Amino acid sequence: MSKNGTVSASVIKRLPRYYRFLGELIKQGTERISSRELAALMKLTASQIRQDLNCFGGFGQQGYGYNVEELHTQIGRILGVDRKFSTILIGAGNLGRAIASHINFESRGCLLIGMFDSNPKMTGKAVAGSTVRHTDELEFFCRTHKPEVAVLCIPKDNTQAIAEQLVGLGVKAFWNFSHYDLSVDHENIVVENVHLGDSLLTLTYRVNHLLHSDDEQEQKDKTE
Amino acid sequence: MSKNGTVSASVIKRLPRYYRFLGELIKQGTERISSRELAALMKLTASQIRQDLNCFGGFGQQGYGYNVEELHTQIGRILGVDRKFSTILIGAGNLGRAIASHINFESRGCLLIGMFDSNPKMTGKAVAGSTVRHTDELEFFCRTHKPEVAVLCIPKDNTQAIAEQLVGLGVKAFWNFSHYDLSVDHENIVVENVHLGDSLLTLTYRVNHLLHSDDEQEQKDKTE
DNA sequence: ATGTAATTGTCAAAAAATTATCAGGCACAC
DNA sequence: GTGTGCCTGATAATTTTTTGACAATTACAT
Repeated sequence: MSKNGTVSASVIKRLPRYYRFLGELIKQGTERISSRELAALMKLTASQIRQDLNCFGGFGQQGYGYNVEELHTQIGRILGVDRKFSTILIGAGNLGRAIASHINFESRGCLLIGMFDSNPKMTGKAVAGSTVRHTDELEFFCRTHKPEVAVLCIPKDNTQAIAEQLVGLGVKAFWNFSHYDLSVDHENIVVENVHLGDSLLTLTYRVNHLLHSDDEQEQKDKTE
Repeated sequence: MSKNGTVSASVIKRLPRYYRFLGELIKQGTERISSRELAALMKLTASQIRQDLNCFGGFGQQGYGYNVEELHTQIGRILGVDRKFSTILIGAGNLGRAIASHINFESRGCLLIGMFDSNPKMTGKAVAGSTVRHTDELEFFCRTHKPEVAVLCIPKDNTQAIAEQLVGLGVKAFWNFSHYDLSVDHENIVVENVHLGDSLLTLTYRVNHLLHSDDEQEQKDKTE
């Protein structure tokens, strides 16, 4: 369905945002929109939107623009929201539980079918509609349910080992929240490292440099 | 201190990762490292590392490489980890509490001095060393403590209004976790939108397309 | 001391991403 | 139906980012 086998990562990264904005437009009852209007809304250029969408096909119509609902559906298909990848979450600590309850996995093509934690005190607790199992059960569970996606909310020291184990059990993709850059040697394994700390640091950088932005001549000791 | 007033966003985004890897190297007792070695470790090119670092100054030495500890310190200074921006967190739900306890704010130049929630049931609860206050106290608290950074873990409907209020109270930067693209008109306001859902969607996309990767000719109905 | 191997910082080249431009085509008014 | 204005898709131009190349410099062994 794609025009060209390879779509650049930059484009892919923008797709979810398009999808989100289009969803909002539907809620607001907007039927059609031009690339110019959408660009104004999303603070992009119309050119970029048209170019991005044309990586996947011509969804618009000259003199009309894009049908919001159709475009939303198409991007959804491209992203794979209609899929239901079986997903497990490892590490039911603060972060793991928050992710489980805060993220709507289903609307993003994933189905959370199990949560695991090595702490026996967690075992049996109900979180976001499922019950936390002990990691001892992980292997059996995977052999039975064949999850394709794993969310990792575990300390960095265990991450690599657990990931390798899960690859052995057929897991194809990792959404990794541990403070560790996971990289799996095996081919055809997808890894999405989320580094919230890095995100905060870039914020800090920007706040830091905003203050001395235009006048950047050693005006120190004033704020320290 | 910077060689050139403007450093591109691409470079800034990589700085925290350099900082992280250098911190690990220090832990492991590595004293010096060449761009080539660091590149191998981080899966980058040596050229890129040298070019990135040279945006800020020449931290290396020919024939020797970079002193790990010094480089770590320098990048830390550039990022601003020595700063202690007063930070508040709004929304002590699942996600807010997880962020508060999971992220080490101090090591990233921020100091979490208060948490707020509109739900009276949350008020008084202790999270990550501080006590959750009711949002009624927010204004008074801000006038007293002058926080510069706000972490937003609130529903998307309130986000824009709360942000505007906080800007009025002197907040300069937002780390926004609500499912909403916050953008503040005022100049000199920093916004870092974190969209975990978007991150998951790109994972879904990649898993989805990994399966039909090289052979992408309409082999449908097989997996559906 | 001297030579060799290693490594940076810088500049140039290449690649990638973004933006501008425009012909062609469609919607819509009349 | 016809004309006008709008909008897409495609292509070209521009900008940005990444990679490659190399002279200059340093460490280190002998």
